[in-house]
Amino acid sequence: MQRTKFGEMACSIARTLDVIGEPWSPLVLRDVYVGLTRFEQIQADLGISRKVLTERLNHLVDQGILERRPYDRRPRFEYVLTEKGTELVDLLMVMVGWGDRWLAGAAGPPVLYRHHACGQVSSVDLRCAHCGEPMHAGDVDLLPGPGAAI
Amino acid sequence: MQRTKFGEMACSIARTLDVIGEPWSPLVLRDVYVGLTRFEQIQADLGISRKVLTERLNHLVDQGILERRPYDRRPRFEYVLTEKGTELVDLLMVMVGWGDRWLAGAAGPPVLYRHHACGQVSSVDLRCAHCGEPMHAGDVDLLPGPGAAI
DNA sequence: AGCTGAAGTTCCTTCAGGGAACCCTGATTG
DNA sequence: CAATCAGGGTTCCCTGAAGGAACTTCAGCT
Repeated sequence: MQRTKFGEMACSIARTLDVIGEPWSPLVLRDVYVGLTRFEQIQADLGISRKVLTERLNHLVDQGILERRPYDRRPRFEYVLTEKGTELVDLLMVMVGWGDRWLAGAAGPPVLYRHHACGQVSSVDLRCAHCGEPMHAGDVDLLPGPGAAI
Repeated sequence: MQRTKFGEMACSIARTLDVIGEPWSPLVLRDVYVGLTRFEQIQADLGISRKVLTERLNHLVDQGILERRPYDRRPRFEYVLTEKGTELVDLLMVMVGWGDRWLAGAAGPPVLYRHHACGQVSSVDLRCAHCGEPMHAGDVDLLPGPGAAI
């Protein structure tokens, strides 16, 4: 956990970082998304310290990103994405898109995404929710919103 | 910097985290994006330790996200986004979208985005780069890519 | 009764973040 | 021309988080 708490800033980036900004959290989320839903699976896959994994899972559950549910009569639990958490996976898809483009190098991307709707291997593109045209960093003006700091 | 180096994993999420996963880095990027391009401006805006800000700026420059350029005959520098860095701002826009939806609360979003193309206050939506239909976490299958680990 | 495996918990060490003070360089001012 | 100023760091110490290994707990199995 970062020392400075980002969650209190009037900034949706800072608030989002308060939820998944800690080291390992996005990778834990990815593991759950791809079907590694149990403590031992995630720990083995990532090589993360068990102590830190416990902290991250608890935090993600507290934030409503994951749900901890028993899967056995023994005390065994799996973690599943909530709706809030599933929507956060969008963020991972954009990270993948950028990483594939700028960091994958000659070997190419490690994972491909096949889109159900068209059946093609593709990647995400950012579009305006209103008009459907591309919407990137240079395509917008910033305005103060209702929740802006005074 | 996290102890475990993510950059060597065969995962674009981990590699991207190696670039902007450290505490404060996304907020530094946001500041540069909104026009706070100088050391003192960023430090005052975020309240970040000067030591850590120095480390983050150097790292972002090393990674090709920011360019450090003099703006005076005195030793004064400003940081500007490279193309690589500008595309990373897409990630911030998606973070804002999620944070606005799930964390803004009754006060509403602190910042609004007006899209140049349509003039409307809007938000980003993830679409398939191939067919243009919505593309979210549940809309894709994952396949091993050429750069997959063996 | 003893063993096993999942899911943590505890403990110790090391290193990164916070914060304040200090330094360096080239203007600008008296 | 010396003193001051401001931006952009650097240095120092302290605290607290990450790594890692060992230990614990609980239910089922043999």
